[in-house]
Amino acid sequence: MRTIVFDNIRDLELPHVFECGQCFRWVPAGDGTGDYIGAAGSYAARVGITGDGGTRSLVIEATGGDEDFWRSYFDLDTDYSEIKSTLITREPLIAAAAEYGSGIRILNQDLFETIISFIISQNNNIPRIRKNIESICSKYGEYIGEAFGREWYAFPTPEALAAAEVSDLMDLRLGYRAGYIKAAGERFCSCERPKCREEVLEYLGIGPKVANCIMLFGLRQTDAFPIDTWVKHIMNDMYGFEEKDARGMAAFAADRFGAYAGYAQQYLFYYYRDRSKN
DNA sequence: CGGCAGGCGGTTA
DNA sequence: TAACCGCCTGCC
Repeated sequence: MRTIVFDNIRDLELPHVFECGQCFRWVPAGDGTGDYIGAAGSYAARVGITGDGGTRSLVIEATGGDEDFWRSYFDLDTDYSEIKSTLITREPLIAAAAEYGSGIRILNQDLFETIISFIISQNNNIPRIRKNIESICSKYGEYIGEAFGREWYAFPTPEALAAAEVSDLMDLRLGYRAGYIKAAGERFCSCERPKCREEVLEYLGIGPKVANCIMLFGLRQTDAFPIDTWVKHIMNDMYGFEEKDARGMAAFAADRFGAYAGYAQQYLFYYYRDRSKN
């Protein structure tokens, strides 16, 4: 176990980061501290924010991963103030959303973990996605150890999922995605890592929406603009697009948000979905 | 019970 | 190439 501290933290709020829909393995520590516990790849961690306004620090207690790993994971070298001000200048209607989710950061997640997680996410809901991912981790992931009051498993390797039996995956309640998951493990083992959207789309069970999530969360292509049912509602609500007009929405995002479209999507998604909960 | 949840693959016209 | 349908599952 190690403790890593990053000082002078700005534009980072843990609930925004972990509940904007980009990741599925982090949950509130549940002890009133505001900390979160979770896993990234092969490491489990507890993370918290200390200090106030001017001197906030990100404190990470982790089973592994060096300072560079966690700096990259939390995207600490990116200037989100600049991103938000640029987006608001180019599209004033996004200001409320960028303010509401002002502490969102796009995590630098492992590519294979992102592929599997977003294959699971299709036609699915978040509680079940989380449950499915924990299931495959505890069955196919390497045991990490006990920490923060529970046991942890690494995200499964491509080899482990390639070797899985589809019937066993079905037993984990993965439904029709079971075959996609095994096939993705096989493909990731036997081919070069996918580098572009076209190559990501070659995976069975990955269509336009999931591919854009993988581009954004797994390959750091910040111009990717995933259009899910929520974004369709948002784009209809804000700009009057027909909900089936995903092409029009994508063109609008590319034109208006450009290289920052992925950030815009996260602000909008978090703002609308969170508000609709009440 | 039908509808839906951060879609996709396959078929049809 | 657009429109439609079925799909594992769990929850409402």
